[in-house]
Amino acid sequence: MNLKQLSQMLGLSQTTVSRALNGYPEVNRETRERVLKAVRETGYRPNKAAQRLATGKAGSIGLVMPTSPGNSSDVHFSEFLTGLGEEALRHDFHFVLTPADPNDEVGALKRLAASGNVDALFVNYMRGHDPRLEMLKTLSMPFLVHGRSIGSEPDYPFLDIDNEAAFYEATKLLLQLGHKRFALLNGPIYLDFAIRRKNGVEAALAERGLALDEACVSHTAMTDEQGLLVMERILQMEKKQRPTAVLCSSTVLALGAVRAINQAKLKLGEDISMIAHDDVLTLLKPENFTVPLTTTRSSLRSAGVRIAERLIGEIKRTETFPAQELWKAELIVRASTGVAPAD
Amino acid sequence: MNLKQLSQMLGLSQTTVSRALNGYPEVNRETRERVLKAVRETGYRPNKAAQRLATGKAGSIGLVMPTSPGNSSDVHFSEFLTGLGEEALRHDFHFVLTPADPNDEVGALKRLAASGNVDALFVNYMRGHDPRLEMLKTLSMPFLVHGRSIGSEPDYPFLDIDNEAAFYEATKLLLQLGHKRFALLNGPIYLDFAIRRKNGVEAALAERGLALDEACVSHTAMTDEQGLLVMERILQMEKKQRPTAVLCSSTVLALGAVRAINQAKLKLGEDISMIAHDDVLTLLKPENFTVPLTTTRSSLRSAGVRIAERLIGEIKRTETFPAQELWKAELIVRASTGVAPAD
DNA sequence: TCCATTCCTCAAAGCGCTTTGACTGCCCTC
DNA sequence: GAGGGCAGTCAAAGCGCTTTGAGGAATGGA
Repeated sequence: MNLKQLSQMLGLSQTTVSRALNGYPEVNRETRERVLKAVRETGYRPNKAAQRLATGKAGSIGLVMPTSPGNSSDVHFSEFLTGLGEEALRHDFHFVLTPADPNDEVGALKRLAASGNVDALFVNYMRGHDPRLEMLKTLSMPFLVHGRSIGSEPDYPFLDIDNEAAFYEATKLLLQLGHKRFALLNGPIYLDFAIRRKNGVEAALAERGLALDEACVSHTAMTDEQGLLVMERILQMEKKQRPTAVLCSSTVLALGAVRAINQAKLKLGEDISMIAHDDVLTLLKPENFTVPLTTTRSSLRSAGVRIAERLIGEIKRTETFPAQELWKAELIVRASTGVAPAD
Repeated sequence: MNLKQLSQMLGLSQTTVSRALNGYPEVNRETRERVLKAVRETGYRPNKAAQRLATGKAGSIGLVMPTSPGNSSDVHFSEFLTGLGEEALRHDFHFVLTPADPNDEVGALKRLAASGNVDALFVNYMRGHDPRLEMLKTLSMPFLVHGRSIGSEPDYPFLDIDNEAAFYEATKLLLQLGHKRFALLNGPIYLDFAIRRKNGVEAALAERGLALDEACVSHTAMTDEQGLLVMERILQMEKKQRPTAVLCSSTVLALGAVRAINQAKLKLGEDISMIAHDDVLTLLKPENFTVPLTTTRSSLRSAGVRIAERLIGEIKRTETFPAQELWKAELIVRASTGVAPAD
């Protein structure tokens, strides 16, 4: 069933039917109702490809889906996607997901934009001086960045959390509790958030004249497996030098790290304190850990909702948003942080 | 840059350029190379919407993305999506994701099909007597089901794992180890796989004249939280009646259940044995549990790859596949299963 | 020399929609 | 009764591509 058939059925022109459907004012109320009724009865749906061709708008947002084999950011990605989806549903938008070779994300993005399949682009997992930014700026298509790219001129629209402040505050709390030796289980060093979180930790330490021991810093994929391995390695250090405070970039890393701590028969919150960043994953709640985890919290899902909201608003040109948003993470104290043990 | 401009630039007709691009034989080799070179230089990409309109093919697969608030199947969903993406990438396909109100999945599917945005549909999280099946059959569009729908005529193309056999085998192993009282931490009862798994357990028990105590069966969302809660409840039973063997429908449930067991100071593999179904989630490996978990294993990601392969093959009409595939899960024995404790 | 054949190229139609600009009644005003 | 304004409708063009059916040039055989 297409417009032509529908309009013939109704004895109207395609123009009138189209206008009736799209809410133009110059259509008689009676006529409009007649059209709407017919649509309901026939189940007619406008062909999106044709609509897209005619209007240049497709009602869709383009995502490049990271697909490195073994890429395990997927819990975080999917949590975020859920948020995006929630909002998109309200506006009858959908997503076009292009899986991309991780070495060719710029290319994938370009192809997606040129395909005419999407109205706006979205990127995340930002790196330092991310090459995608330059490319996005040359495109005349709305885009939004989740995160930021350190080393690039901050002249692009983004939504990010204040990673530096979050880890600064977390470190400061641990310092106040008397901790002097710190470990940081971080995400891959090329990722912007990892760089900023490390900066935050170092800034807080520097205020006390302390420095982060590089031997106690890891940059790995954010899996529980890596968390376990790294923590095991760190726990093998001599007790006098071993960190008493651990910062984790994700509750997933923390999951593994806690297991290592348990296996070493150490007590979380007594022998070792831990603060993890909590993306509010449905799967993994810090309050459900055997020893509930102190966290810096910021919901990835809410970020998804907000990003969809902004992107869709921009496509519809209904609203103007502040181009750049920086969310504060909350520091939530639970049992995994305690006074530093006496040496 | 569009076809018209490109062909003018080259002094050729649109037809010739289009043919050169799409590999038609009647184009002079020289001409074709000239065209290809120009494409490379200008970065020309055919407009997908136009292509779609002209050919009726879009190079995309439609997914309905489950988005119930608090839906926590997302780890599993995302693992699967990764597999789909991996294969789609090889064929330059993409996905159109429509977020759907969980009460209107049929509607969302219908809209997606009618939108002309997709060449094939895919559905999962099948329920008993799933209403989506009837709808899909009326559509003249290839589709593939992940899972099956008990209670519906099995005359549709699907890929499923043999859930019943997997849980039958797992139960049998536990029976051989002397266990007599079983618990089952299952997914939502309306889901097909949950029904079949329960059937599998009951079939094995029935062979020994045993029955599953309904008080020891749970049907919950597959989160670690639920796993914890249910297991805590079960462990409060009087010791004489308390199950010594636990089957979990997911390693995620097992994660919570194990925590409950630890908190109760019970030893996994000694006081209580456990077998979980392992979807091979990147996040959660059963071998990394403090006591490595015995599992029935079947990779969700591989299923994704295979499904994309079949769907794309069908769209391109290059290959015909067996319409229905049933994969066997492997039973992998680790330390979480041991001889039943003496009463 | 002419025609048949092969190889390459082209103009034009069509996919299903939106949108422009024109048209038809009709009512109102002067 | 002529002219203007308005509400409602329409035919046709255009979005960027593929594909059909036809045409032109070169080659070879009769």
